[in-house]
Amino acid sequence: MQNSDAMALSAALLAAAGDLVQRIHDGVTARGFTDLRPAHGFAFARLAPDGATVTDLAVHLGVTKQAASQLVDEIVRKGYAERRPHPEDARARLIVLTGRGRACTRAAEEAAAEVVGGWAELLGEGEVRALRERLARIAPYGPIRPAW
Amino acid sequence: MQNSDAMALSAALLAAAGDLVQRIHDGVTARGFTDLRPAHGFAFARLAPDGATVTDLAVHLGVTKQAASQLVDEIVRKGYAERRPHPEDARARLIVLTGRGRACTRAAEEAAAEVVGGWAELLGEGEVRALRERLARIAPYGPIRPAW
DNA sequence: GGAACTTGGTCAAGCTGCTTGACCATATGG
DNA sequence: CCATATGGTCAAGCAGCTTGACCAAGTTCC
Repeated sequence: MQNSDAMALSAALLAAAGDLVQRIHDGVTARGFTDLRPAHGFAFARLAPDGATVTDLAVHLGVTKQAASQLVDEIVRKGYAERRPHPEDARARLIVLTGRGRACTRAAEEAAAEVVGGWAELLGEGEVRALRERLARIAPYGPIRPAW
Repeated sequence: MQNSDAMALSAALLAAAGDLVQRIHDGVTARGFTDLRPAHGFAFARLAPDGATVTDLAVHLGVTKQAASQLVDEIVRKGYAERRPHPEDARARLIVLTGRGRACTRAAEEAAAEVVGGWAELLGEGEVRALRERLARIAPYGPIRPAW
């Protein structure tokens, strides 16, 4: 394995990831959610199942809780989420998606499915499935939000 | 192809990319280049072959030329590159890596080779090669610098 | 040749998303 | 219950980027 091969693979991986994020973001925008940035999508992914606290979100995103709190301010102000009292801890607040937030999450899933569907046409479904398995084995605990 | 499958593949791809960047950066730091961030690596990749102008670099990184110029200021100040008069255009300056800059580039290549070598142990060399080919087909013109 | 326009680069000012630091309210454990 | 830990916010500052203005050198066209 030459160093140049490693660099070629690295470049291909980063190009694919960058392209994916860009296309999903474009798809979300095209579906009418024009006031969001890709970073919000990473937050929605954590909030979607059952909501989360600001601190949970901060850990998930790899930022301080102050930064996470600001991001929550923004998506609350834009109507994608709301702060509720936490059912088990009076200090905490549970951040949950609104209907609009869930609709946006579905839009992101549709956009992702479109992109991946395009890959399936290029490579075939089996190859795409194999790609997913191999990537999952490479970085099972990789950061959700990239570090650069 | 379910939407959830597309999301799983997307998450795996982003996790792998984030993990890769983090590990390369750690490897570069461990080799003694402690005053750089991952973004600098993307610039070095463009400068390494024959140098580049500030405008070239800006296009490559997807930022304004003012931002690229600031980044060049920084790597020049830290001794990784220097500005030379452009041999064919008196308006332009050719930014070229210094010896230290080339040494850092080699360190990044070594670090990348280490990470990819780890993948080869997990998946086998053939699988890694297949991964590279498929990723290259997915996003042959993907952005060098991701958009989020 | 020279006027009009384009292109490479920098200077300056401003914004945004993040950080650190301080602080309050509630939980938790001796 | 008192001491400490934890969830959250407010405030100030910083780093990296943007827009806008400008100059020097190249290019086009008469």
